[in-house]
Amino acid sequence: MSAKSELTRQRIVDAANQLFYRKGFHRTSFSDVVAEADVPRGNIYYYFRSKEEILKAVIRHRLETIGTMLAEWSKNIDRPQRRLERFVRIMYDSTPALLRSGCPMGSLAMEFAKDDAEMKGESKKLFDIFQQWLAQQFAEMGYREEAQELSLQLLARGQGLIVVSQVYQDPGFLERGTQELDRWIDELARYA
Amino acid sequence: MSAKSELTRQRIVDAANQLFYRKGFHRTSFSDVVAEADVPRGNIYYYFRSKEEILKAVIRHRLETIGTMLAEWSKNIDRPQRRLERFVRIMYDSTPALLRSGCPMGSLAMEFAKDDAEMKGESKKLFDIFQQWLAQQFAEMGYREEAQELSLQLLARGQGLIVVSQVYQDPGFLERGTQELDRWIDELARYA
DNA sequence: GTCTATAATACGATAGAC
DNA sequence: GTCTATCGTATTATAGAC
Repeated sequence: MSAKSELTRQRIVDAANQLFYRKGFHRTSFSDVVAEADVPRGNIYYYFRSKEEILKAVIRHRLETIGTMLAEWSKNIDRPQRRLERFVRIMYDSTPALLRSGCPMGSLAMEFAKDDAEMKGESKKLFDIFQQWLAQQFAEMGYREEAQELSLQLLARGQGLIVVSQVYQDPGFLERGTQELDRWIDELARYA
Repeated sequence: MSAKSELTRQRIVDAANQLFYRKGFHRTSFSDVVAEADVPRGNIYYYFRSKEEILKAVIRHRLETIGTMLAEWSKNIDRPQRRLERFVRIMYDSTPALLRSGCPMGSLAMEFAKDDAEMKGESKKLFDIFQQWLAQQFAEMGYREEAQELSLQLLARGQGLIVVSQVYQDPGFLERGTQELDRWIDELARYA
């Protein structure tokens, strides 16, 4: 595989990544992807065998990005409470994108949750990587047995905030919700 | 419009209602609908001008059903706290459907939230009817100014529970989540 | 009014020239 | 390896027979 080849492949993945988020997987056509990536029409099949293969590459790409981000947080933020608050803050910081296109992993999961078994498993990986990292933080905080449950609760609260904020196009609700999550984390840290 | 005509129309709406929930709007084709409703192929266009018109009819139908249900709850359940708990219980009672196909209004809203402005407004109506009814209960409980916010919070918590329960196919998480919501409502009732 | 046959289009995917 | 031309299919939608 040549260097140019690798670059083109990356351009396709980047374009698909954006489009799948903004428009959803099913509403994004090959024409959309090749136009955005500036790649000739049928050329995509040299790099990917099918649309689903592109999605798998997009998910791998997102997992790498998220993994790097979480590792960086683990390394540079010393207390688990602050790490959890960092997670909450990324929701607040992403307000415009969340109001426009929803949660990148939540909306993808919803799109495949209905019936597609294989892709349901793929999109679940995005939840898993956050779930495990969050559980790790709660465990370090002292909640050894409850860590998994608390992690799922935090994810659920975040998902709910994003959905309602998006439906009502209300950035204030998202802001107040994340503040409430910080208070919840603070209480958990206090009584650990 | 004849009586038979009206019946056929209703069969189409019922079939589409189920399919849009189970498979999603975009993944449901006319072929699916006419097969389920047992109506001849192109005949649908006598009743509806487009697929979107069918969706609007489906939403109207759901709004009527929900409206009737909420009115019944308002009439037969005397305390606002019990009414809110009734709302929470319908989530728990719907566990199998929610794990399979997600929230009927949440998943529909997500499907259109990405770009379709008109349909986004339509699906928002499903949130509105619950939101207003829930706010009414919180207001009767004594939370006059906070009623709207509490109503949105309850909706958000419910949406989050459903998304995470579905992704992890975990009925236990949904059950514990609804129990926690009951406790939350109970506290609010106590300190009202 | 009811239904069949079919148009028109957009899509994912392929074949084969260079 | 890269790209163009095109296929087959599924979809929404219509035209027109009865």
